[in-house]
Amino acid sequence: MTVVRPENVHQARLMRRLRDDGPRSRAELGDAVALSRSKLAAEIDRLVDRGLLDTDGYADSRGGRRSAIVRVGRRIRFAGIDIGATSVDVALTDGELHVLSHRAAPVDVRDGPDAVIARALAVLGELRDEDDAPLAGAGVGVPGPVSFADGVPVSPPIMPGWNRFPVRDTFAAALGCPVLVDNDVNIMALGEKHAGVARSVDDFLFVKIGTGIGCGIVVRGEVYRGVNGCAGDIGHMSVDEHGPVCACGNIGCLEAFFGGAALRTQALTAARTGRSAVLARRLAEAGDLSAVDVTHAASAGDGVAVAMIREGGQRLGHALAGLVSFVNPGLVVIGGGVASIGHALLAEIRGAVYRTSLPLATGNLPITLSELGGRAGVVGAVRLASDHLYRAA
Amino acid sequence: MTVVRPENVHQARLMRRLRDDGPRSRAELGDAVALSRSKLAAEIDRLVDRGLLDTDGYADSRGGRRSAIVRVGRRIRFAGIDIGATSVDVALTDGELHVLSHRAAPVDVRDGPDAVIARALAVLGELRDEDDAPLAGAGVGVPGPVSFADGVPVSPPIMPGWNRFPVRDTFAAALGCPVLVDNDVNIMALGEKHAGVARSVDDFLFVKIGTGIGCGIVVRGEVYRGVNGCAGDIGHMSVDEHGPVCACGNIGCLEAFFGGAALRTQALTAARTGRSAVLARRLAEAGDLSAVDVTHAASAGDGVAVAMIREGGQRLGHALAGLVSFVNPGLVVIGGGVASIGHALLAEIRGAVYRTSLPLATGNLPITLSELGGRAGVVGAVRLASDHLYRAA
DNA sequence: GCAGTTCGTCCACTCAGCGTCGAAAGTACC
DNA sequence: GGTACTTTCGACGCTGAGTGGACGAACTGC
Repeated sequence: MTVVRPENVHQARLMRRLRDDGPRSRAELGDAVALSRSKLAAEIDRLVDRGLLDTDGYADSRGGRRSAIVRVGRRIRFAGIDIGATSVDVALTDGELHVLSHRAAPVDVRDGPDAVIARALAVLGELRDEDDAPLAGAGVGVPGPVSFADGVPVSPPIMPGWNRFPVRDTFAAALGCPVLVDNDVNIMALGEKHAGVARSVDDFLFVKIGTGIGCGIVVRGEVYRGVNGCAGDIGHMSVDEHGPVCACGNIGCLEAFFGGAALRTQALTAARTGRSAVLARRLAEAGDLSAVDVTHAASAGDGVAVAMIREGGQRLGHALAGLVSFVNPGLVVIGGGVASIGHALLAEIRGAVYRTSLPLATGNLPITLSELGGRAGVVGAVRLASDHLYRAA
Repeated sequence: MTVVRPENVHQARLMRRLRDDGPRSRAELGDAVALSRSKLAAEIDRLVDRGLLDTDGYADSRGGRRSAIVRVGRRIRFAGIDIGATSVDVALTDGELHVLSHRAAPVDVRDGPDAVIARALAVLGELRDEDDAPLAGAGVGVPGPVSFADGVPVSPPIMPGWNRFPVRDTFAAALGCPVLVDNDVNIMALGEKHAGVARSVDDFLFVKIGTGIGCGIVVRGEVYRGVNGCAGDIGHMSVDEHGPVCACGNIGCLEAFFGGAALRTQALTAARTGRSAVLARRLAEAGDLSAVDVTHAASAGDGVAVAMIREGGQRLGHALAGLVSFVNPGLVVIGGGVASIGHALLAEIRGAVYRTSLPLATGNLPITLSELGGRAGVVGAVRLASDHLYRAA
């Protein structure tokens, strides 16, 4: 596994700039970075020699001789793997992180790491069959706390058998390239930072509402992971001390009110007690209910479903209001599966946050839906991998 | 105002190292930093020439020729000014941030910036009368949100007349040196990071319980201020949606339950209704009550006072539990005036946090009292100033 | 076709930083 | 007290990275 990396910080900066801005002429690059022409030329030559950059024709003249265009190496590939509770998303991108192919496959994390990783590798193998370029790096997201330095999950509540399983090393051995492993919420946040709504924001919160509820924290442009890698775990914040008992043993956890699992439970109750005719019908048809059914029922005007989303949005908004006062972020992004409920949910969250948070903190605070949706995870994963590669060795 | 600063990053590193570690021999410095002897000697010489370093005799021999000791310039002075709601603390330190003199004076921030700043400058003037060295920098803490870049308070709730008042520029003009202004909680956190319990911790929370309640957030060794400078404002997080109405208009704010103002109100009620004989007696003597009286009453075994502290500690602990899960810090420090209640309060907070937070986040999480106590603010302020000075120009 | 502009390479020059050498200043042992 | 060894530190020559100017190549506009 010989990895070709930039040799110094200048080369690394050039790589990152070309990744984020796309192909540029040497002259434009020279305008943007503070390097003498000779030095810039020397570094670019070295990067081209090592296969990290390619030339790509000539730019339009700016009044004189045309300048040669350089771009990130054409044969650089990154893999993004987003392991969720019930599915795995795999994407293959070029060196500029454009998604070349993307495929999702159903899995159950409870089947254990061997089965899930084998499945992910198989899907990635299918994508790579159409492409002979070698992998330069891969990013992996898993639905639980991760020790980022070790590349292993630590005490993940919904992933039996994964505790301290060498996820990074297993992928690295199979792929023959550097692999980075992070929490799925963190990589989604990174995805939105790279190519979504948070592109130009350095401090923001990404709230994922899926089976559970989590929060990615981006501070000074970088994901903050906490000392044990479990920062952002807001699913078990207590939002009502008189609330229901949560699976974690505490009382009134956010996840006991909202999130995929809670919505499903509430929907089943509403269907069985007959309070919601729409949900009861759906249950009879499908034999089970999920958060998506609640979404559909709400769209269809079912009062019970609408109330569930309202109540959940308010609870979440209430918790978020405290966090907004605490973090004073420049943006809050709502993503994850349940976020597809969309604007009805957003309205509730906004209402609660704007009403309750400190005016100074909310004065200029956008609260928006994820722009990348289901792609946020894999995009963040490849960004993680490329940040690692495009760094001085 | 010609400021002498390190010329490059190497000089800046040497200054910070000598500030934090105290005087060192050139040889020891050479072992610690990765510079060739010639370069190290050249940089040290230049720093001595510019008055930033002084020589200070010779170290004990390590087997051969004795090495010359260098230390931070003897004539470097920093001023730390911690403006509180009811008093101002001023300290004068040397270049290693050792407190040379420290004085507190009663003020009322509501008297407005002109009066308070004049008072602070007068006290600092007294301290400087005994010392003819020029000021190299000053740090100022104010009890409210601050735009750090501008050096002005922004919408401070308890400081009428201070909004966007040019605090930094006023001090800088009067003192003739660079001045940095920050929130008082942030500088206390910085103080604990520099010379208190958080010395070796990079990610921690500092909770100040004074008239109000605030939290300093230190991330990757640096104070995090948020996009508007109001990060850490936890006083108005809602901890009980059925609680009392707070002065801010919301319901069940933390400050409505705990903190100096809330304790005073509760103590007055307890005294007047006769529920607490101890507090009633104290009220009759002094004509008023404060949080300190509650502390004394609790120490004297007054049941009502003990219950107040218990309840408050539990409320605060409950809120902190959520933040601990969210931030996953390496340490939580409790400071500020009410913290003098000490271990009784600490026990309640610990109980709530350890019971409610995520086990992974609390597994190795110390929760301790501030080590510097009343000095945390001024120490943090001078640290802020010195971080600014000991940086490459 | 020519003047003017822009781009890229070549090259001489500068200078920061490194390693070596030797003197200075110690210690340890006889 | 003398000798051998160790450590520190300034001086000095060397190296190599980087700079900036010069020049040729490539292009536009008149």
